[in-house]
Amino acid sequence: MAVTRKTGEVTIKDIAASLGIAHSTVSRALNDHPHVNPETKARVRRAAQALGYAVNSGARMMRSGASRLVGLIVPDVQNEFYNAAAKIMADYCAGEGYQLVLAVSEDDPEKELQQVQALREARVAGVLVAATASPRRDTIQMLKQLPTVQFLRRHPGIAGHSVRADDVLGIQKATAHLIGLGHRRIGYVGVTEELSTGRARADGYRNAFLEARLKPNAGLMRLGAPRPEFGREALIELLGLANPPTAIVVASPRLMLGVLEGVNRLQLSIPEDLSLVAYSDLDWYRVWQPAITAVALPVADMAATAALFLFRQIQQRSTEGAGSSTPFEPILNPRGSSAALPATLKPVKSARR
Amino acid sequence: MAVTRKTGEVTIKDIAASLGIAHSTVSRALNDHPHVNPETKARVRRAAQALGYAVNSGARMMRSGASRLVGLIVPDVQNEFYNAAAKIMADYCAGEGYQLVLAVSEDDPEKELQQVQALREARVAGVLVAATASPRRDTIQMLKQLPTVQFLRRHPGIAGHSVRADDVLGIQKATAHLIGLGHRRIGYVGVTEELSTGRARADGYRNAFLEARLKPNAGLMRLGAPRPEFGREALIELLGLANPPTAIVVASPRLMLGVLEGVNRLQLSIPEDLSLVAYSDLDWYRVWQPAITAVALPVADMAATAALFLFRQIQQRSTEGAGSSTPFEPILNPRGSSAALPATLKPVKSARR
DNA sequence: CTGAAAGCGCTAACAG
DNA sequence: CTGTTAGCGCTTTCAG
Repeated sequence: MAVTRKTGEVTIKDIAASLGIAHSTVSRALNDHPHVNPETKARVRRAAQALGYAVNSGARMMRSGASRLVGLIVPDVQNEFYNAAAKIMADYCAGEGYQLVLAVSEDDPEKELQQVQALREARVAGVLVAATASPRRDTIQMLKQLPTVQFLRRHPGIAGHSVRADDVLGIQKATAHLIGLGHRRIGYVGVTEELSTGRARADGYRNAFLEARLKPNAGLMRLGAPRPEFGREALIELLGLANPPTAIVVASPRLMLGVLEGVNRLQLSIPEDLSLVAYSDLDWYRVWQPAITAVALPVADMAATAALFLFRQIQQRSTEGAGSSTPFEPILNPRGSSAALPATLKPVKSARR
Repeated sequence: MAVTRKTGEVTIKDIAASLGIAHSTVSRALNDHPHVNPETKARVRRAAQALGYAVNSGARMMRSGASRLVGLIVPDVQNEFYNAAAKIMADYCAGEGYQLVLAVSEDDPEKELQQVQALREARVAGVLVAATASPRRDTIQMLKQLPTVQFLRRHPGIAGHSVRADDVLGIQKATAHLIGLGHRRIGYVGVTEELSTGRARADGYRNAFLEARLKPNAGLMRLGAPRPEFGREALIELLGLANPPTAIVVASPRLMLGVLEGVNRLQLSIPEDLSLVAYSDLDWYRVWQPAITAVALPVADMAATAALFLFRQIQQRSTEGAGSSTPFEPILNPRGSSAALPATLKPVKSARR
């Protein structure tokens, strides 16, 4: 029954024609404009429904400036943190009548630039981004022009609000937990300090030692790309040391996967041979045997907050955020993978905390 | 330096004005139209770059009918299968100059309808969808009007191509593997038969028995929503039977998570007390102890194929696909969680396959 | 309360 | 090879 024009799509003109009224009236009715006869509104709605009408958001956009799209730029959708965040954000957007446009940067600044460019072309209303370590100048420049909220990672060059976890505190908790269990030779496998998260987490590791009046051992730290392979190699390297660590803090889920591969490869038994603490708590950590001690990030809260701030910025049509909010506090969930250091193995003097 | 108009955005007219040429020439130059002086093209490109121009894809869309957007509708981004697929698809889209619009249905037909509606309003060029069990009439109707490729799940009402795994074969392999190891009382924890995948998988389970000239035991099957809670309860129920299974096939990752929770709750030791085979192979199955036997779906191939078919449909401007392609063959990866049934426990006569 | 008309930025005929 | 012109579907004055 639909009146088809060249494009085959139903337009407000079709509705107008079928009702014998002006298309501008249809537009007003559909947008719930106050000065329209309620009865007319109802008739228009019915006709729209019957004809299978859907607004052409492109055309609408041309008038009103921005689309009902929000860009989400993440390094990796497979990372549980990001996909959990994506879920919440998608939900939130749907609630506000927006759609999420997914852009995966793979931590490659070139891809990131292309993605931002594409989002700009799509005239997204705003962007949620966990940026790469060194975004291109142009990337930063473009993001400046858009309502932008950074989450998890924070790049100082990018304006706008940022929502993050207190990574320093989080890793500090993880490390202090191990120190409290008597460990002194504690390894650290984390992501490169080029990333804000990597830097903060490494600081957290060092802080924990300083707070306990101990000296962090830089020789037990391994920093690299957040990929399982690096985690595996780092673990094997650390355990191959003349004086290997008795516990390890693993600062990212992808690294943890590699570390566990290494654990199996070396046939280590956890926590007897080695205590482990993970950063960012995953579903399956609970069912590993022994269950894995982990520091949980409040993903849901963080994602919701990021979305909230973005919509606030969008509504105010401002491109500047209020700076960064109080960082979210990570929570330590002690489980079976971390245990007190057996006295026999204790390698250094036992300074209790 | 950018010439700003009402919207503050640079348009091709600005570029044209700055160069003293017609805006249509700029358009042609930017679109690499053949009949344009190479030198003019270069000048236009330079000017566009200098002014920070980005096409307004909404405006472009109005002329050319569809946007450079592709919708991706999944029930759950947290499911490893879907996020792996999303990654590949996003990649593929970026390669073709498209952006993925993420829509999460949460297996709720209402949400699905809203998402499809939103995608239609955004005039996406096509849709990749893993549909809910009973999509609304309107949902199906709308998808019919769009280039659509279904993946993983297949709903017969939705036209277009479908890319799926051979779920019957996959679960059959999993079950046959256990039968081959001497198990006879084999439990099955799977998703509801309302879903195409659920139906096929349950069939695979039954087929394996029939092929081995054994009788499947419906009393050992538990079907429900793909959520961990259901998996946990199903396991506990099955193990509470007077004559409990000695092995279990778990037909979805989310269910597997719950099953493993149950395993820990009941303090079962795997594979001594119970053999397990999972469906859909996850990274962390390899590092579980013992490593989990799983049937791997070729996600990457499936996702790439789905994207490929969609772009083919988009290019042909057709809304009909070539029907469903040969289903992808799942591969069994035997690992430590499945072992031969100890003779002492063997409950039935040992018919070897 | 409703209609007529303008114009958003772009592409594509049609003329040169 | 380039300019002129029309018009995509919509919102938004400006008149009634």
